[in-house]
Amino acid sequence: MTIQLYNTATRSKQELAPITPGKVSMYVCGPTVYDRAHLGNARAVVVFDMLFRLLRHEYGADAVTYVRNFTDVDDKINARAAETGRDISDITAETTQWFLDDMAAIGALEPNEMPRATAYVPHMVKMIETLIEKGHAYAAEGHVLFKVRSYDDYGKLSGRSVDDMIAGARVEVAPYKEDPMDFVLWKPSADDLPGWDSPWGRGRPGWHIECSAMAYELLGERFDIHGGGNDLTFPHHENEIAQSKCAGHAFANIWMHNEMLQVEGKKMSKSLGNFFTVRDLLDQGVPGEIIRFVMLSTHYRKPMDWTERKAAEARAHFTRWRTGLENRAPNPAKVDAGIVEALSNDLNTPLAIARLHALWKDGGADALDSLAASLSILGIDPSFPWLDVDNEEPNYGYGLTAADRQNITELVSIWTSLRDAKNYTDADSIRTRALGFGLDLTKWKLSPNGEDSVDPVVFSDTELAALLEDVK
RNA sequence: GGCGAGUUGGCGGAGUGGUGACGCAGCGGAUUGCAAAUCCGUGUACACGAGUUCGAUUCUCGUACUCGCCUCCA
Repeated sequence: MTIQLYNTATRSKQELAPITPGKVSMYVCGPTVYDRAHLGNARAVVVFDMLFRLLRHEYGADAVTYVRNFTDVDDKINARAAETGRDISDITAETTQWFLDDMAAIGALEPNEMPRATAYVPHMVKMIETLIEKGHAYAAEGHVLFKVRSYDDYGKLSGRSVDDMIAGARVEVAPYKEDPMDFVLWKPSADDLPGWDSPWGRGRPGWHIECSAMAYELLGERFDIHGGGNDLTFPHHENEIAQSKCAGHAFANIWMHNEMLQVEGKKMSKSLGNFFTVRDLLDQGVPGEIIRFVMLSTHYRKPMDWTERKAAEARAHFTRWRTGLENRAPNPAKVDAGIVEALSNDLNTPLAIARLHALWKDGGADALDSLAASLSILGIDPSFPWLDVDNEEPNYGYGLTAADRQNITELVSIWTSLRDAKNYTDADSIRTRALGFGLDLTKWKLSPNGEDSVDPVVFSDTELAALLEDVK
């Protein structure tokens, strides 16, 4: 199966033809570690995790090298340290672990290499020296700047011309810059901030050079795929290309970018109050697998909207599928060919999900085995171990407390066993009484987390507790 | 202003130059103490205008609208 991937650099799909036959190398820009990963970070991680899994499936688990960095030196980190009074290394260590935990929760495999920028400063310095030697960079007032005009293809990836960008006039004009578009490779550091000795004095690297240097050290001067969110296309990736090419590297063959995430139709932002992290959702009782499945339900090159409704739909699918998938260990050999084909066509995950539904509808033993295996390659455990646990958690959006939820669950359970025992008289009297204070047990049983499961009508907690007491 | 992406049925969301993917919801039916679940059936959707074509939702051009980036946010 050949894999087709959309290459931002050529604005077209192309066949993945590994540089080293049978082996694939990919680099994806990782997080700056100063806070919890938000849902947008998660999307990029899920997208490239999906690619990683597909490549491992096609080429073999040992044939794929996936590098994703941690940026652990950055002004935002410094700022966070200053406002909290905490040590920078504490912040970065803690945040790094958070990231790994949260990404594991949404089913992301760990990359083969996860370099931290601070461990590669000497390599960055070396690369900067090379750029100066070749006339693509210059030192000025403790800074080193990349000479954008020295690279003819600057702007090619993002489709911009240097002149247009200057016309935008949003570039920082600093006295030490020869040209307003030049960007920083190295900048001086105050004594109380992280810094490294260099030929240009004590300082720290610019953001862009980190990725160029780490990709080179870990993957060599040429590799197959470079990924990231499309907000990184400019300037970050443009600058990476300029640095690496000018240092004499061929760099990445294919550039992949995922589109941005929105929440309930709007850009996720703190000011709109719809900004939340992966951990927020997990804490609200949304399992990582549901987050992942919702992410996969939109193609990675389209804007994706996170909504509670989608999460509820995903949960309903899992709940249904689980009934047919118990005791079916995923066997990689049984992954549905249609799903591999869909994924191989530029990661068409929505089409792959459609195939999951088709397998479920088929319902035969082979189809169900295939469903289990196919869910597994999508990064979802087909035994859904979290579904039961999660039903104990408060649902989101309907204002039920954990205590209410537990009481209702208990009451429903009693009511159900009466019905099972054909004791309809008592069962109906419980139902009627519950209805009397605003609680419809039949609706509750419908789907505890579904949008229509419980009327948003307020019911009486005290009467619920009293009823429960009476029937016990 | 520059660059880019997008506009598909009530909602979500694929795809294709010529028989209405798929999911959710809805509707009809089967089944079932009632209900749910399950199963079967059910829908003349492709922003607008022109062009190319025997034929366009699918290609080309234009218009409108939406969104993103151009601020070291994935």
